[in-house]
Amino acid sequence: MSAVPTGERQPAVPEDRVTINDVARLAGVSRQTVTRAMNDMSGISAETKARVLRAAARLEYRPNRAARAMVRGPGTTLGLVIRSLWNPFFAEIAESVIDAVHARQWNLHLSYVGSNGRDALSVVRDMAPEVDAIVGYLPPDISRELPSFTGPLIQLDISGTTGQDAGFRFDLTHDLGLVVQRFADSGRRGVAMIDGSVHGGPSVRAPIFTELAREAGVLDDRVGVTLTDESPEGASAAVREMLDRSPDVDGLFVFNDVMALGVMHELTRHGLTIPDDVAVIAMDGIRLGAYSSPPLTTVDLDPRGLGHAAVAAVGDVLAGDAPRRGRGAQWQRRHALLVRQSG
Amino acid sequence: MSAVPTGERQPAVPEDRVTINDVARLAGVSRQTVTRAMNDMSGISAETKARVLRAAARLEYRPNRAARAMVRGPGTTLGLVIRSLWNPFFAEIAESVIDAVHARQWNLHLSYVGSNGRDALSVVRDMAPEVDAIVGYLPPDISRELPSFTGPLIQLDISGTTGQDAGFRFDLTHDLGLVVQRFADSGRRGVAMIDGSVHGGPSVRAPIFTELAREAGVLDDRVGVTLTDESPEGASAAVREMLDRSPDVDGLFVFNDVMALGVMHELTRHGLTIPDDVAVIAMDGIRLGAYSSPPLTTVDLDPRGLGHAAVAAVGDVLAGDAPRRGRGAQWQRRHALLVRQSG
DNA sequence: GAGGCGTGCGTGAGCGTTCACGGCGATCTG
DNA sequence: CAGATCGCCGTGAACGCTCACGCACGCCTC
Repeated sequence: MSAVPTGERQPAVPEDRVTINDVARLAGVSRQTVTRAMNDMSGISAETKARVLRAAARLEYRPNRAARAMVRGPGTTLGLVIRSLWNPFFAEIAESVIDAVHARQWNLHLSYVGSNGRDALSVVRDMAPEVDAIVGYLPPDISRELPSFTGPLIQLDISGTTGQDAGFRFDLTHDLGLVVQRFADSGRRGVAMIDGSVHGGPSVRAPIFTELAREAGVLDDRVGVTLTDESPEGASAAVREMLDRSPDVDGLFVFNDVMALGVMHELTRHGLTIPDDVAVIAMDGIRLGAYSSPPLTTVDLDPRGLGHAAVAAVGDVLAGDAPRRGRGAQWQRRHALLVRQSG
Repeated sequence: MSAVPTGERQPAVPEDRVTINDVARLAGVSRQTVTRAMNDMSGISAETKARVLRAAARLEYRPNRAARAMVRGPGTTLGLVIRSLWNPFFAEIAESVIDAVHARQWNLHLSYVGSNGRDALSVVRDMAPEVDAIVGYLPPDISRELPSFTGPLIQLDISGTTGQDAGFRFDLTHDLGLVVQRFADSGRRGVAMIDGSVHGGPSVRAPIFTELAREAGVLDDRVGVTLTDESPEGASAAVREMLDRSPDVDGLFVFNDVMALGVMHELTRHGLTIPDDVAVIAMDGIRLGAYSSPPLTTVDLDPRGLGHAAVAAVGDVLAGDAPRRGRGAQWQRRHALLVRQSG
């Protein structure tokens, strides 16, 4: 018995694929001449080139990318894994990663973990054999689940974990300090938080925020943190539930911008005005936040900068200029508060 | 002199790449045994497998994707070109395309045309040699500029063009009829349009809308159509300009949802209430439209359905079940009005 | 008119991997 | 105990393309 793969395999190789030899034969030239014609190389006459291109078109010839990549060198492919694309925060990160990757002549594989019911591990497992490096929002220490993947793996947010993952660590004490300060400055005394569930559990932002808010004397201790889905729908529901429990909340810190949209929607529906009755501050800095009503006050996480930085980090690791794991591969970022009208 | 390429080339092939033979030598086995270990195949003992995997890890061996693809068959790669990702409409399309492509075990190349200053033609030119099919928002008859690309090319919106491009044609007379009807039913008499500039010029939606609106007697002829950037910023500016010219507009049809966000922002800033003073209706059906204030009335273009349909169409063409160009490769779509509070 | 040069084209080799097949001991079977 | 079977492993070939050469021919130069 011959060795067989355990899992099923690709649809096998098609019979009818047309190769460079077919084109050469039809055009009455050699392989090399076809190559010259297809790749705009010198050393070929105009007539011959035209004849070859005509033959190629007639056969619907498409050069085999794998064969070409093999001899030319494989290039670099980056894998990006984010949570949903419909959330503009991740979409903006994706945009900047696309830009940065294109500038380096790399390829990109994009996937997302979200409403499609796929979990991060299975997405990354599928992606790993196809890419040279991975960037994304992934569970801590995921590289332990991927022993066969030896390329660089960079987390877009490792705040809160103490592991050895490479990635970006947000200075939450600084960032959330700004938020708390803002609530205090505008005289709020009953601030609560709507948290978004990340890998099934609460976020790291919640305990840090509540501690800072309590210290500053602005926290509504009766309400505290409400945990819900990372979506406007979830946020709306959380607000309804919260308003039932405690009608006198006067400030809300929301996990992210799209959730804040759901929050403001729900507050308005209940006849509350923002920010007079309830101030709303969120985190992300999406472009559309400037056009909500009222415009959203938020921590500007600078998604475009984050994407660029991540690609640059991958480049450094690949070039051997940065360590692959551990403290030396963790970069801290601190952000500014984008003050608009909502809080 | 030997033939040389005209343009510059990839960074050439690196010297230090580690191949399957290096692993085999270190583990003291043959190529084939390394293959068996790496691909979880049968016909290998547990000890040997472990030894091989250890050797592979030590050398940081990564199988060459090109070589593998060459013998296994190349698979299918789809290219998707959209205008911006930060606009949730396109992002939602991208999500559904990712899902559909993943379900078929295809690969995806995603690129966008937008604020990065790249035009559609150059993006597609870069992409064409790397993919087997292209889906996107592209200028009419773009395939004429790509003689070397012989794969299927499917436009996500060919409304208005009369060419031979394959793609989806929106039944704008139907869809915009719904919008006009809605304005008429709510007693509007001074409706104008904020149009988004697509490939440098006005959209196809503008003339059809104005004609229908005029016929229904709801059009504000003094204002008509204001053309601007496809962005909330552009839309805000357009509203300012329009309000100067004619203060008694009572209904606004906006090119798309994100522009409508800018429009509503600006109207609110001018002290106008929506929909009492001005009704706003847009087109797209993004998820976040339900959470603006007021929630947005819009034509539901069903971005997820569109993405799935496009991938299915590519599959049909590739399988030979659908024509590649011409009338038979054009599919019509008509949509429903999603009535919320803004109009 | 012998040598040099440039243009246009073809031939062998090799990229790294997997597939088909074959070999060789050890175990099982009648 | 001869023959069949099974587990484990290795060897040639091939995938389609590009690169480095080399060859033939026409033209120019001295």
